[in-house]
Amino acid sequence: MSRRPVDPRAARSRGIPEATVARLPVYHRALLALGESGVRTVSSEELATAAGVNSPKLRKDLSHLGSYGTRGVGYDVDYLIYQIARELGLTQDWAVVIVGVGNLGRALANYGGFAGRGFRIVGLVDADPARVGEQVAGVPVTHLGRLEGLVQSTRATIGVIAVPGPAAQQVCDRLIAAGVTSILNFAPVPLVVPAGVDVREVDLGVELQILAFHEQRKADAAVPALAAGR
Amino acid sequence: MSRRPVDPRAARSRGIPEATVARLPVYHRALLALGESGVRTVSSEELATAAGVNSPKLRKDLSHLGSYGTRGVGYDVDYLIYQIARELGLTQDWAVVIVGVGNLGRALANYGGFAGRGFRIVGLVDADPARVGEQVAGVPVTHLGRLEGLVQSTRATIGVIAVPGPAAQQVCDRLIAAGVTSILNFAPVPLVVPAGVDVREVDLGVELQILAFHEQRKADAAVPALAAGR
DNA sequence: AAGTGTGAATTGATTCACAGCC
DNA sequence: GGCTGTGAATCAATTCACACTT
Repeated sequence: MSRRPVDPRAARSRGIPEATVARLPVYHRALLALGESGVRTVSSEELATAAGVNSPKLRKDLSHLGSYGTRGVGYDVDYLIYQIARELGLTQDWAVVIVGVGNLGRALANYGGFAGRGFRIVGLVDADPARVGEQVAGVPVTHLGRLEGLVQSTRATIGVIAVPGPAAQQVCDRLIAAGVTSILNFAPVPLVVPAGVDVREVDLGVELQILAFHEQRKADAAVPALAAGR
Repeated sequence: MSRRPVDPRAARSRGIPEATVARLPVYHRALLALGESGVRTVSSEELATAAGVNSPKLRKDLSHLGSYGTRGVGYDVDYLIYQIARELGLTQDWAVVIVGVGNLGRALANYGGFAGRGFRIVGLVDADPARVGEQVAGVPVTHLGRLEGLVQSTRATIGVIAVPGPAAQQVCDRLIAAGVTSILNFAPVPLVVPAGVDVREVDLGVELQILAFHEQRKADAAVPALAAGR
């Protein structure tokens, strides 16, 4: 994973720290909102506040893309939106297949942020024959048996897994075999994938458990005597 | 944020790094699965594989909880499940209110991992009067106007926000005013909260954009000549 | 005067490698 | 002999503070 040889030509984009990449989408969205309210220029302080980070971090992050600000003035909103979008690959069109048309799959299909931000849902897939033919957010549901054909004919490279845990690895394997190279996984199992395939796990249960940990610490702090006694 | 005075009695739990806390739920789930398949003892190597991490990291993580393994043998599955659950606060019962009963809210309400893992959904809230009275996963939908009363009467401390972006901050403020101290936010806006309140943002759009970034890098690597020319 | 861009310092996380125990 | 637990070393991310530009 870390032994990938670094192509010197790609040095700039290669050099963007992962933590920065994860924040660029947040900056992008904050800038879009600012732009819509008519703001033409922002300081790092203002943008940082809108994005929920501190300003040195924001400046350091943006410095990895290049020098797109003006000293004494700030950043041109539209120009920065474009530069971030280009860096993230949002200026091109990504074909996305969603597997699993339960409540979560429907929520994803209807999520406003996808269409119009470079992501096009080209297929919905479900194992239940009763759902096949149905349309969700204007996209017809295809049967799981036709998964490979759908991925290949649409040239989809991003797959979203919203199926029950036990089915997830198998769906993952089939998506990859058909040509998908990036996967967003909502099933509560860690997927095993070959090198070169990226996976991001989004796990609702994990998030709640992290909150519970902090919640417990607050409770302990509030009643130290009781906590010590337990 | 870092100037919180450290209570020496709480030193052990205080000392658990945030990155470790975020992985404990994953270990917990992997252990539950192993236990269900009849495994009584695991080595750090086996558990690490099941959880999708490497074994030194797993051992370091577990070492923050205490010495719960046996050298030369491994970890007792049931014992470790209990210790992690206790550390995460899963041995007690957390009352959760979900605000927003769209597809995402329904998906969350039906998510199997909540009930039976220490989380109890005590209320569903929606702004649409047509949804009020309806039951989702056995829980009745309450009108947004009764949010405060619901939180107070159920003593809920965890709130899940699954409403459209523009409504999120207001819902957040009301949850906190009513007594919620931990928030899981699915709306695509960074929430502003007072000190002492924990927020975790889960952002579907952000996750896809991170994948797009890596996808673009792969595409660049595959056709270096073209990429250089663009 | 205002505000970016960035080396240097710091803090945090991961990996290494091996001492210690069963 | 096998495997945990952990200091030491490495690597990554964050914060600081200020030189530099408009």
